Amino acid sequence: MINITFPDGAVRQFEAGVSALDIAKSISEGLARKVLAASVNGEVWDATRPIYTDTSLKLLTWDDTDGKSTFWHSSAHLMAEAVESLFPGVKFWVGPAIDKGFYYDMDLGDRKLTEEDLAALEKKMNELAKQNNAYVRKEMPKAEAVKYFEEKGDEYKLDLLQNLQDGSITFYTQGHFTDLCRGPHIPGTGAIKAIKLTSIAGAYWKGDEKNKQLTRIYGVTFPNQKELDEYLAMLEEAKKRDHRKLGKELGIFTMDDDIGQGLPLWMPNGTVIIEELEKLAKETEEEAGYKRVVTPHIAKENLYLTSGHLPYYADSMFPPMELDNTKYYLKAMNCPHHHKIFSAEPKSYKDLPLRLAEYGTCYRYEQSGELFGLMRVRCLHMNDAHIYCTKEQFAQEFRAVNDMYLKYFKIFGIDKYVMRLSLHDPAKLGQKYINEPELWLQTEQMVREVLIETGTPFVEVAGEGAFYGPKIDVQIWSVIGREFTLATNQVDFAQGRRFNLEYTTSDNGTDVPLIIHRAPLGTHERFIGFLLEQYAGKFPVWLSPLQVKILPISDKFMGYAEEVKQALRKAKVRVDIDDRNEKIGKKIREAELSRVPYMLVIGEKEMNDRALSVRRQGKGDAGTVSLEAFVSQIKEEIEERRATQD
RNA sequence: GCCGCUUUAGCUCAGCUGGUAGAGCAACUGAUUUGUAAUCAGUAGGUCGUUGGUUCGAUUCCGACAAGCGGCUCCA
Repeated sequence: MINITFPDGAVRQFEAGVSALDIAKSISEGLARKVLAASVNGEVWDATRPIYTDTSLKLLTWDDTDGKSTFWHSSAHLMAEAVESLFPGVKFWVGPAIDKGFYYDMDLGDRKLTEEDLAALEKKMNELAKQNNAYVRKEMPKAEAVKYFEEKGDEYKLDLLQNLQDGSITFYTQGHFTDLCRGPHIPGTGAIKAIKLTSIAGAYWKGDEKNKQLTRIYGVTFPNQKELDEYLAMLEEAKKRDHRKLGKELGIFTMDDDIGQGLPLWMPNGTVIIEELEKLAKETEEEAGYKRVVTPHIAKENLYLTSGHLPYYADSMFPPMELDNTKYYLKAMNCPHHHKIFSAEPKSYKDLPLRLAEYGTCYRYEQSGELFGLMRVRCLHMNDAHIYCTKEQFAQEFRAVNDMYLKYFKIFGIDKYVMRLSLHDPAKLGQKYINEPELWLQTEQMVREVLIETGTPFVEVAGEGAFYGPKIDVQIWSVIGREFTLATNQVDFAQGRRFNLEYTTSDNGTDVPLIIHRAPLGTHERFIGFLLEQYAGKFPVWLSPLQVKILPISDKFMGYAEEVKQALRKAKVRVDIDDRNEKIGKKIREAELSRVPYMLVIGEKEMNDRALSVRRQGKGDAGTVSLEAFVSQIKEEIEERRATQD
């Protein structure tokens, strides 16, 4: 007999060789039907795998993350079985569960998959699922496994085997499909009740673009149809919040073939948002002791040779223009320009820290396939600044930058974020990273210490640093689940020396400043793209392109409406009148759809009382107030940059 | 850049197997003077992404290119 300890601390005895599924059955049939896998001493196992020793056990169901991913991994195998039955000769690479669903990479030879193939595969998967075939685990010596795949001529699985230890080779079979797999899997295919194959994509073998491109099929499955329907409905909802769709609907930005790929045109409404953001940044930076500068959009080749950017990033810069035997590049970053401002005048330690800020326009030749709405563009406006400081000042400056990030996050209601400390990869020193092994370690440690000291939550990622130093990327998630780097904060120990930046120390020596590159609001493009999705186009009043729309009941009240407009305009409120000859219902509908935060309905009563009937976007009629009260109230809301619509 | 898909009026979308296109909304004109999410009527609007080819004839079939979308790779 063995002792099984349950999550609630209860201990029960079972025969050695009992499986988690047997245990579930001993509790209730209903539970047994729901069990997908089991956590056995913290390791996820097949629910059907026999247990021979005392263990702590947690039964995993659809409600557990590990239960879900086991379910999806098994779904990937089910899909592979369907693919193999429809397209014999296919060779498989790997098929993991992902955040939402699963995929499987495969080599289909010359065959191209179409949407119809996906439908056929779904059908086949449903058939196979109904057979409720068990997922059967089998251990095998490595030599035998190698032989099996050699006979099959499967170079992909042989490649996988190379990295596996003998004795750890396991296979799983369900129905007519057998796959090299470490598992675990759900008990049987019958649990998979709702299947949706979502897309076909190319994916480089081992993620390396020099390798062959395999076919990847993405899918998602659920234990019942209802959850699939809900998931699909959620995707539809997310589409409505997509910044590309909202950006068009709300007149924020547009793209045009004649301008070029990845080069957004900011329309009047978008420009209002840009200017409000810049105003915020300028105020914030001024308070924090930054000085503003302005630099040209182009510079000579030599500047980027000095900075060290060219050898690393020439491919991502627009090709140079040649004039008078000199090459000029469009700037892809502002730092070298700022360094030149630093060195234009001699500096002493008394000048430090020097903080130079600019909303700099940069151009990056991103590969065409990478472009994505406003999130990835070729012309961008960076909330950039460079802080030149001594080593002693570093921690404090770095902390101040951190605080600025947090201040902004609060204003915009960003509560889900992760600071990602990106380090260098020692193997790539001299290629991807400046060859200064000592300085790398030293600087990384400095940054790490500040993060720990300030209690900032962070994760470390190797091999993601900038070429001149470690960086902190702020990862955020838009409400529709898209993850990206919003802002970046980098330490640079290399460029100071490359540009011969110096300052006179208090003992009349010279030293090279450390440089902090920071961009808490990222770029206008990405930030506004994010905000569009975050707010679903319903911007807080201070950011809203149009803040108030006056809706007269009929043109009899135009005189008073005009008076209201002038009063608001005088208070610096962005206001407009819907003077069309339309019924009030239609004016309200269209104002609501345009996401204007305040609608003021004006008719006979309001005119006589010098009042306004206020309607809040998305919230309906908010009652009647006097003109004076409304003006002072909205003015306050704007000045405070109030985050939420109350 | 690579793989796959898509491209018809300002927007959203119809258009069977080739015979040069249609709806709703928007726009414009007129009537209506309206009380909290669409008043009615009329008018105008498209070299069917661009460009080659097949054909008596191409929005429709084939190719190239461009842009967009979903991924991969990349992201200072």
